Amino acid sequence: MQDDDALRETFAIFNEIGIVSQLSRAMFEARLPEGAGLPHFSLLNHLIRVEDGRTPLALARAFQVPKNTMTHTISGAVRHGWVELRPHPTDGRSKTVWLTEAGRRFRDDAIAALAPDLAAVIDATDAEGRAVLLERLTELRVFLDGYRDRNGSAS
Amino acid sequence: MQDDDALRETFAIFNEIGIVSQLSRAMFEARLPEGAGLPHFSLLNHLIRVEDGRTPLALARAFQVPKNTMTHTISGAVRHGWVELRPHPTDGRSKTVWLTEAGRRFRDDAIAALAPDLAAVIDATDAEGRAVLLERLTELRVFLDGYRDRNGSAS
DNA sequence: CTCCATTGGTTCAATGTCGAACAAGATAGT
DNA sequence: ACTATCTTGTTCGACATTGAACCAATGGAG
Repeated sequence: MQDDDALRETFAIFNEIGIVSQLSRAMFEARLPEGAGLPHFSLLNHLIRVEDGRTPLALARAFQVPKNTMTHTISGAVRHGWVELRPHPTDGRSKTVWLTEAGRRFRDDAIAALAPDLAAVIDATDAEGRAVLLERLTELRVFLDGYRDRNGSAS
Repeated sequence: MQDDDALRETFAIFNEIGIVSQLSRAMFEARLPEGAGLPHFSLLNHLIRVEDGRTPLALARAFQVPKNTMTHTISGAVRHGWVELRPHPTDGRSKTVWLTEAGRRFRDDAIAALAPDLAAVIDATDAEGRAVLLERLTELRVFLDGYRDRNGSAS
């Protein structure tokens, strides 16, 4: 009985997460220029925050996404001129991903375009609520990530 | 400065939500039989929990999804024999969605197949954390839903 | 009754995501 | 050096999701 309630509650959590994921993605993409998706923005943002010159596989791992998905995202970013690929200096199989000037500009513009929506979310929530939400979400993400490896395949 | 931190934190929240959505979806779909996706399960589950005989549009609204997406999900469920469509009694444009016996069986089996994974999540978290997580997520979902209507289109 | 805007649903094209299979370079064991 | 295996990345096919355009039935204005 109590067990059943916990199952229902947990399922409801994943349900809400799915819906929020959908809605927030739509909200962000509505602010990005034509042809730009959230994956592209996330990629550029990561390359600025962390470092240039990563390999596609390292990026795929950072985003918890299969490597073919990263291939697809990068090829789109290349097509738009936001990043460029250069051969890996020591490993002939691999490549490295580098930001272009246009990529930096796109990312800065996108940050500015997204800020009002984020500010609206901040207005509508309280600081402590956000902190605990992020904490619980991270806990859940870490668990699921390990759980997947425990029961299944690698990236 | 503090504003900037809040922006970063909020963005991180949406980031984690996206990843958890991905991971949980993959976890669930790995337990469902070949050809069955999470949308189909959610649909059948909703039809059992709430009521049979809903129209596709009502279902689309319930899932916060455009109506063509619901068309696609329903047609898949029909193809697998889990639901059937009947004409709407009073509105010639509309249809109604009804569970079949196979649909009920599929849903019951899926619940049983998913329970161990949910139980693992329950084991790895504490009850109070789950409650507050669900609460904050719901708050966020409600806000985003209203925010979308305020700035944009209907379903 | 006749128009015509509205509503419910489908179709089409575009994009994102992912598993499986593949090609090519790197690496370890012999 | 040679071969078997592993790693990196791409290609291909499948499905989910969505906006836009479209069709058919409804229902109100005149």
